[in-house]
Amino acid sequence: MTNRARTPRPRRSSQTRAGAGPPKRDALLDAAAQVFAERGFFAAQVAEIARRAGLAAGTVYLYFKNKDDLLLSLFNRTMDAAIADGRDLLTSVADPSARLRRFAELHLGRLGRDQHLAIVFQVELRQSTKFMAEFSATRLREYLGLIRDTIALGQARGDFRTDLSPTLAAKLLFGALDEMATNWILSKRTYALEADAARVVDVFIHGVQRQPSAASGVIRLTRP
Amino acid sequence: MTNRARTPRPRRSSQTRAGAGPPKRDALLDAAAQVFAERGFFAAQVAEIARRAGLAAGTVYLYFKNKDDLLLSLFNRTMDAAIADGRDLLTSVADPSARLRRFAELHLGRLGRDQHLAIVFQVELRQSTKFMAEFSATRLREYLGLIRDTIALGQARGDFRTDLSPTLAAKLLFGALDEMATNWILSKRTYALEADAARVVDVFIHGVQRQPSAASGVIRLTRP
Amino acid sequence: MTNRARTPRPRRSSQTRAGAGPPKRDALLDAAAQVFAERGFFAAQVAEIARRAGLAAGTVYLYFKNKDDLLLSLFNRTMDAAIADGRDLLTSVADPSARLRRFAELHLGRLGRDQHLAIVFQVELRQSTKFMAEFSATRLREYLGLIRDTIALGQARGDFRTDLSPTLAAKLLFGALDEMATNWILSKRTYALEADAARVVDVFIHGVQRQPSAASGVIRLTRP
Amino acid sequence: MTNRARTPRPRRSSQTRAGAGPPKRDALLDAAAQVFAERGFFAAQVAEIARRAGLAAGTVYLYFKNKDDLLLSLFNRTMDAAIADGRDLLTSVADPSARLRRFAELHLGRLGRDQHLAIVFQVELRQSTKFMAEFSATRLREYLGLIRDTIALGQARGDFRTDLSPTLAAKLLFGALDEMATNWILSKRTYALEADAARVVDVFIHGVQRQPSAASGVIRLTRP
DNA sequence: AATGAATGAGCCTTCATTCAT
DNA sequence: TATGAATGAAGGCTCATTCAT
Repeated sequence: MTNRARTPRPRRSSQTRAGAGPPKRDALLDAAAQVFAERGFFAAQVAEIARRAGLAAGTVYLYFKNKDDLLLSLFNRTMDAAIADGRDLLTSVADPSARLRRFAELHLGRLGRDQHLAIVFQVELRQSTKFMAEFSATRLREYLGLIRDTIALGQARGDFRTDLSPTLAAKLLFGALDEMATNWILSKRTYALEADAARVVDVFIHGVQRQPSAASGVIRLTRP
Repeated sequence: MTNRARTPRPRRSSQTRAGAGPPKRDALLDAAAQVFAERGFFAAQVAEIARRAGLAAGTVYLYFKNKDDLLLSLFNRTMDAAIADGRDLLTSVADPSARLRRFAELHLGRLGRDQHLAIVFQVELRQSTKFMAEFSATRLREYLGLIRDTIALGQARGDFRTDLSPTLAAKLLFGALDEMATNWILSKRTYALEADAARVVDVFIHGVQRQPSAASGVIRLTRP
Repeated sequence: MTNRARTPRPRRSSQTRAGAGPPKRDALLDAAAQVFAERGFFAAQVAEIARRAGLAAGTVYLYFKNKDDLLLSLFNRTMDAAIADGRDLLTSVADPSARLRRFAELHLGRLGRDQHLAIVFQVELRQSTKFMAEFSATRLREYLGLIRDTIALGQARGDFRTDLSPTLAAKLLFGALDEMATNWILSKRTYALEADAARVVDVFIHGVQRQPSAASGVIRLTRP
Repeated sequence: MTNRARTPRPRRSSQTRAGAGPPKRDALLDAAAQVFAERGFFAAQVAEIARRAGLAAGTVYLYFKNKDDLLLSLFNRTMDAAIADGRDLLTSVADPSARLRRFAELHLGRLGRDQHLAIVFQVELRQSTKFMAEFSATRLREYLGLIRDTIALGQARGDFRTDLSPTLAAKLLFGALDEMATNWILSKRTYALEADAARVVDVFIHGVQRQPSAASGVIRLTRP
């Protein structure tokens, strides 16, 4: 699915940041993240990206259809990894609340660790409705789906209120995390973004929790 | 603060959409919203905006410093109105929860009513860190301040948990509402955006509410 | 019909070379003829054409759609004049043979007088089947039509053989003249091109003449 | 003269279209004719030509100096064959008129049989003065020389008028045939090109014939 | 205040050609 | 011989902005 021009798709072993494709392709994506973050997508020059990757300008077009495709592919490479990480939680963390907390930590941790990537995701990727529609239609939907399913699981288990659409709740959580990331970038990144995860999820869990009264406590005790 | 070149600032009576300044200036801003929404900020041509306002290209520069200023001024005109509306709530709605609910309704209602404006706010305004830094530094900070103060009031009154930073809680609510707006745009606006307000605020209020004591539990029990 | 972008079509008074349109448009076409002839269409740079016309590069695009349109418009401007000249002959020269002779003189005279134009017409205009199809479909067909009609007139008057299609004969004459022009260019223009006109038409007339025997001579005598 | 890089010139046995050189070289020329005709010389990609010949892009440069050389070599290969065919007529057809007729048939027959070749010769080869000068200086001069000599022979034998330069007459005939070929291409090749040969030569012979004496008149009368 | 013709900086992309294998 | 990944030069075109009227 990751858009790739002319180069045969390599067998993908793990979804770590720079190990997902041919080395030159990955080097170009890394360089693109840097330059997009520093100059902005429009001001970024393809030739500059190539130079930072140690390649000639024309080489970019052996791996990517055009400049847009560079941004799109950066999104895809990152989302592939994020979704893979998210899927891992499905099996490794059974409790819905704990899973959401971990999900949020991974989300903000990923962005907080790579400031270039964070800028690209929080700013540059929102260039146009065209881009956004493309993004949200595929990978982002899948990513949100992981949150939604966890919420639905919490509802099924009786942990979460059932008078809420899991889709709406998922968007709500995502939107809150997204805002934390954007604010962090605009604050010049003077604090640890990942720490926001716990705070946000805490409010969210409270908000979606089933009657946290004594009565509800009893109910939960009956269901480990 | 609204950036205006050469034109004297009119005494602002009401903050309705097109009645805030000289008629040609407002016509240009209205046209800009349309064209930015339809084509995107970069693809939008200044000459096209002028044409839709029934003016010549050069005339734009009698009212605005440059193309950026057009977007910036559109933001400011809208935020002036939004902040004024928000301030009204400070006196008209005393209960923090009710005020937040009303705030959210106004927020999503405003965007849901004007799709061009919604696209400009949810997409075009996020083009660059430059824009975003400029926005969040002024009007947006003020706007978030209204939410933050209401939350702080709720904490002071004992309605809301005090183990949360009001600033963080305000961003969380704003982020959640923002995501609703963005999703609505990408969904091609097939449903009423404003209806999301109640749902989001409901979760939020639950989330920030003071530890459900027995009393509150009782109250809630009486209200299924 | 002459393709013109954005600029209102001026009332056309005469069809002389550089007086057919707005002065800047004509200056650009004159400059284009020079540069196309000197460098060839592909190697010619739009900026160089603009510079020679004393204008900025962008100005070209106020008068022409693109680089192709520059070549196309040069063709059209010249053909407009050539066709107008040809039409004048319809009334000013009654005798078919004499008219063909005059037509050929005008044709080669026009090219022989303007070497840049000659190169553009004999070489640059033959760039591609796309161009050629476009040319021959419109103005060139009209131009050939003038020759064809004169030949048909000669046939009707009994001067020319009637066992020949006037269309084929017209193409034959045009092809012969065309070859003279091309050869002249490749010879570095060391002789007077116009002088070839009489020689070519002489052979052509002999070739299409009705029985040039005594008998046919009698016939012609009966028709002044 | 055929420009060949690194490949030893093979002893040329016959001049048929694809049997003149090393098989891969010929395959590349055949592919070049196709691609040049379909896309035009400039739009044609060397890699596409190689692909159609079943070879890699780099291999083209083992057989040809550059892209120009591909076009030039195509011209030379074809002209070698055409000149060889023309030379055969010198011995096989003694009568100048008959020889010219046969020459024209071969000329148009060759183009009429291979539409790709026709487009290359009538359109792509006329791209630039550089190409044209190169062509007309060598093979084309030789080809025209065959016509010119035949006309001179006719003059010497008393068949043709002697008040005409054989060179001019040769160009005239060539130009007329050339125009037939070009028209045929632009007409989308809906009729048999070769049939034009007889018609054109008929007019030409009439045109260059010695003053129709009584005798020739008689001869003609006997041959309607 | 308004016009709109003119300006000119700026860059993505193509593709012929090379060369290490 | 043959390959094909890599190179890198080169320019058409757009459009925000200016300014003479």
